Amino acid sequence: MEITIKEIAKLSGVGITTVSRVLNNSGPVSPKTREKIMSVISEYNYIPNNNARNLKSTQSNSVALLVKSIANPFFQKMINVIKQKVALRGYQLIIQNVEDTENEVDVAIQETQDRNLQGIIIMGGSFNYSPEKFKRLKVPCIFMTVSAGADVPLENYSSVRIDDEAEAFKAVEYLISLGHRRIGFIYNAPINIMTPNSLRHKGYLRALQQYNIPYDPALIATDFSSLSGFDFGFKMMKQLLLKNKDLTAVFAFADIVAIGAAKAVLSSGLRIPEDISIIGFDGIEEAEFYHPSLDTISQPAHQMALSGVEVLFDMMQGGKTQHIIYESSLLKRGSCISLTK
Amino acid sequence: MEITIKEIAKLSGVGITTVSRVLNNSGPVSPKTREKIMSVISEYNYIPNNNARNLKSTQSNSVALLVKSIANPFFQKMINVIKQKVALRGYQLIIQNVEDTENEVDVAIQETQDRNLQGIIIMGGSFNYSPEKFKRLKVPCIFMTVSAGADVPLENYSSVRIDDEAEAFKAVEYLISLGHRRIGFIYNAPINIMTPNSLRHKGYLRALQQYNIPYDPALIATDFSSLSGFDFGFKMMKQLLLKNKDLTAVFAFADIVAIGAAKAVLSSGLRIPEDISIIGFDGIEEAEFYHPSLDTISQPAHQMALSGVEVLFDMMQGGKTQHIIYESSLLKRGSCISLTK
DNA sequence: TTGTACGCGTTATCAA
DNA sequence: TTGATAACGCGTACAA
Repeated sequence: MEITIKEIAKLSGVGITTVSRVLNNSGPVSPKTREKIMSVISEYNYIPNNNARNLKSTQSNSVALLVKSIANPFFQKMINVIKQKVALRGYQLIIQNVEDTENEVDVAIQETQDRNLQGIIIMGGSFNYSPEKFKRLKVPCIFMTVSAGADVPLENYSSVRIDDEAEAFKAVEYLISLGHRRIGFIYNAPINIMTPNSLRHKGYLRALQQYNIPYDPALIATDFSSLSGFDFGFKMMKQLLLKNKDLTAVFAFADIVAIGAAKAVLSSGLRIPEDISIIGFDGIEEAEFYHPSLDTISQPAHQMALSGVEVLFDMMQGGKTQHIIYESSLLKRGSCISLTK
Repeated sequence: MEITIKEIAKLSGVGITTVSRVLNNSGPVSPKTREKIMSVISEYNYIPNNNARNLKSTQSNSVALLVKSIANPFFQKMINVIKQKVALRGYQLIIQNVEDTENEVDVAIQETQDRNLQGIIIMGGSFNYSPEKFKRLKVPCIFMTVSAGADVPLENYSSVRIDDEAEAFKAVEYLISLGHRRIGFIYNAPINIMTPNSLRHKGYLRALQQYNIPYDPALIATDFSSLSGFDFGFKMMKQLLLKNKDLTAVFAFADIVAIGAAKAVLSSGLRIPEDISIIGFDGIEEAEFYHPSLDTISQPAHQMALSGVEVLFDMMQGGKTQHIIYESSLLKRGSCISLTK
């Protein structure tokens, strides 16, 4: 067992309270005693026990960021900004990955209790959460990239995201405007759960419909797993190329996947964009530094992160919940070509 | 304040002890009482308070993985394996990012106290830790990708890594064997601290020396920040190209950086490998899916992760510390060309 | 300016 | 099979 505050007190020849005051800068302590105590603390390498601290439920200045799949490069962009901004406000940010099998809100509730959190940011996930659970979450909570779904009242949380359906529509519309008609779509989404990815699927379908392009299942590549890496994009693209000799363009639901797809195209000896046009989604660096740089629907990650922090702290000071939807920008970098000129 | 075990006990008409037994499956409880208690627990959404639990320092089956820069794709490869293997052994894995400004061992000590950890894996960082701190770390600890440095006795910790110096040597030797003489090197490392990156630098220098190639500072691109992204590789490569008209090959200290460098080459209208050969380090997917796929020194991430977990659990069962150094493999994917044929 | 004593929610010991 | 009760380490009224 480690050394405790009690022993530090004894060794310093003072009471527990005084040591506690020194540790927390609460209450007055004479410079001499403070110095004495500090020296004993560092001599014995005393470290306060956080469990005992939290048990007394003193308000700790911490905010948690719960991320579903923290490895996602797009999330990383936002995380970096959030980190800075939260620190600037004098709060500690606890970043924690949430496993696929875990429920974000459950984790939030547990962590709130354990660490006396003042606020929670949830990044990623799907659009369906149970309203009952929200009732048990006693601190302000903001969702990034998704909403909590139709069942949860908007007054119970905030959200910052984009309109995935509309943005996907925009991507496909762009390809159509370039004269493409045989447009492949690579995506992946769990069945029956609304996620950003399933919305992007809808956007693809609506664009086809609106421009009277017949829907062809052979143009859709998916496998109902939850893969979304380079590998996945590569395999799906190989499939599409095999099945559709007349394919001229592909929309991938994420940049990572678009890169895998691009590799499949290039390694087949085809060219981008001369033979196949490719557009991705998210706006991560990987796509920019690919060669050729890939067109994409770029989410305003920086702006979204800023707003997220702002709204959360506003809520923490008693402000109302907000639901912000940003617009993405279509970045044309040359991986899509016009068929009509 | 949330509902407590005391209230659950009262509501169930039993004592606290009995509730505790149900929660932890410790000690005997009649099926009827158990059922009753369970129903009360779920009705009131009772969640045990971890702080109070840990305060009693019951052995919790958890192991922590502390990562310096968790976004690193190479680390992600290992993390995924570690996650699985630790779970397989019935332990909970707590993954936590360590900020640049934090000391891994400090975090380890604090977390051990807070969460009753049984073991610690530290990933990334540098080669210099203070021996005194290790004395205060009371649980088995293993370093991955680095050692704790010369000052810490080998009996105090384990490590799994590669010989960065020798592997970097191998990369440069390969380029030399292909006939290259004007070989650029892109890297970044804090001054005066031994890190895997600074060792790679040494490997580069030794290879030149051994093959009697004059050292030319103009061939080194670095900026003494701690950048290591696409951007960094891009900028450094631009510099190299500008300063060295006769450059034929480049060794980048990380694949990410190699990709940035590749982009600089390709976007300058030069070809890989015809005009410039490029080789990276790490063996991440990003380099494989780049076009052209980039040659690299590939670390056996999977194997390293497996060994890491194995050694840690061995230590936890009283086994001795181990220091394993793996060999990397040189992956030739076509981004380096021979000048001699 | 300093110290004493209580309680936070839980587990472990021991007696019933 | 159960239940009191003493810790665990700390913060904080309250008293000095």
